[in-house]
Amino acid sequence: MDDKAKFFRALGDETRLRIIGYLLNEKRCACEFNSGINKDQTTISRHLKTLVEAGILKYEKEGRNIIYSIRDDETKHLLENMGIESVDQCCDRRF
Amino acid sequence: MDDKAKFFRALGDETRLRIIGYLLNEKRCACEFNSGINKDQTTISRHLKTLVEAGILKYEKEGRNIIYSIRDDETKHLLENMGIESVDQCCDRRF
DNA sequence: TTAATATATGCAAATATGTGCATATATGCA
DNA sequence: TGCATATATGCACATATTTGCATATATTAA
Repeated sequence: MDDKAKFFRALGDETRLRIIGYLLNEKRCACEFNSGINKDQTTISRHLKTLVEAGILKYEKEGRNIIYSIRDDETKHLLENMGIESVDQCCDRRF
Repeated sequence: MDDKAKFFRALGDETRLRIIGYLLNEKRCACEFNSGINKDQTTISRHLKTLVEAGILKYEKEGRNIIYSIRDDETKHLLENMGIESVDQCCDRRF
């Protein structure tokens, strides 16, 4: 699919918008979303994958955790310009 | 559905992005897209409807034509900031 | 090594989306 | 009025998406 369409399509889901909101101001371990989002862990895992494949998120491994964050500053600013709001009180803080 | 998700979802289709590109710099009659987009007239009609319902386009009737355009300047600038490019040579010019 | 925690993948089911054909409606023109 | 043009809707079908359960993999801790 066209990259731009793929990018926007990834944004076209409430759960993924919420994940992005949680990540706009800080990186987070995937496990943190389990308490903040009322969806199965496997579903959240797949949404995170979708966002990475769309070029919106990146991740780094840290032990057995995987830390997700907005891909880069340009993307972050773009998301903010598009009216996606950060949600700073997420879920568990585990670390 | 959440309005923002709906907005982005509407952008998540190549054909709709193309329609938006055609409309970024000028309003156009729906009939103009028939030659520029290799899809059935009814399919294009439905894409236009989707874009209106997502708050991206508006339309005005003019005789038996329906003229579509970007909803407002704010939306236009937003779309441009998001990297959607105008395609100025579209299809037929009928009027 | 074994157990626990974190994350991802295979599969199946439900729902949504994109598409075109046939057709309906609306408007303008002869 | 009758015909052509412009647009939209009903329907059916193919494909895509979202979801959770069961399970697999990876890593850390005991």
